[in-house]
Amino acid sequence: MGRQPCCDKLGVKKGPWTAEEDKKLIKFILTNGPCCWRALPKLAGLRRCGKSCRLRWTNYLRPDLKRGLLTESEEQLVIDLHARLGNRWSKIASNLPGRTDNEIKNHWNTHIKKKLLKKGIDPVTHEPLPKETHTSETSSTSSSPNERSPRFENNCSQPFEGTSKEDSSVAQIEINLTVNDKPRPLMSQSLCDDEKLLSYLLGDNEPPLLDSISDWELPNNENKSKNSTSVFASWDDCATWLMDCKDFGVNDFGLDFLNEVEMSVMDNKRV
DNA sequence: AACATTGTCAACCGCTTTGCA
DNA sequence: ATGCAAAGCGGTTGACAATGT
Repeated sequence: MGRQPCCDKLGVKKGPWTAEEDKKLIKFILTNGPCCWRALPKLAGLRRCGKSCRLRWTNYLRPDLKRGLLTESEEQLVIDLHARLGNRWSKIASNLPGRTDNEIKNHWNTHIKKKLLKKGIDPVTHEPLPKETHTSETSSTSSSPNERSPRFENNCSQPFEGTSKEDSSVAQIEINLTVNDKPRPLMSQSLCDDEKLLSYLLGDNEPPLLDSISDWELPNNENKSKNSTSVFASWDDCATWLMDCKDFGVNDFGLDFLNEVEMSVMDNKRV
């Protein structure tokens, strides 16, 4: 028996997305919102698996995505969050607005891992590597999640969500941030100063940073009122614009501009 | 210039989690 | 409480680009 495949494999296209497919997906999601992934391909006229559509949207087409390499500060934040959360990329990504779990995972595997190894830090445990293993990646990078150090057994492999709130405290976090009884130098002090983030990590709150664009409710801004008429003549124009946008990165325009467009689009849709 | 090697990242696969009847 | 479907997640793969020889 086994579980049903997520989609009808017959006739389902795989591999890189074409511009035409992107356009269809963008158009559908702008009209209907990101929902019902399983039904979406049929409704949007795509010969793709719903999963594939969701991935394409969340990792590439979403208008709030930043493009390009992670900045120095983002990298530090990733390292710090990874030390606490382990390979929970989606959790890490939720604290970096405009970045996806896939992107962070890729960046970790291709850049950060190597940087840490160069510095003699085990990218899995975030502890100093034994001297003889500094030059060899195999000891640490090949380790599976099950081969984590005791530190991870105690901290990161036990999800924060599973920890009772009574047990969770800032003090506990601070203990976790020590190495060999010495406070580990915080890679991003600002992170620990951020009570909202700490609270979130402890499971008390919603993510403190940018809301998911899926809600399509970004903060108001002054510019928004400037132009309440539709920006695009048609959905095709809108989809084309979004596809152009992804090449630059929406942040090149500033999120304010995005809000204006999105609100206009949504307003237009309601009429 | 041609080939080999290495790096990057989009996309896929399969397992887990979540939500609902 | 249980079973199923859908969504989410993390590991892995493979195509392409960049770099080295």
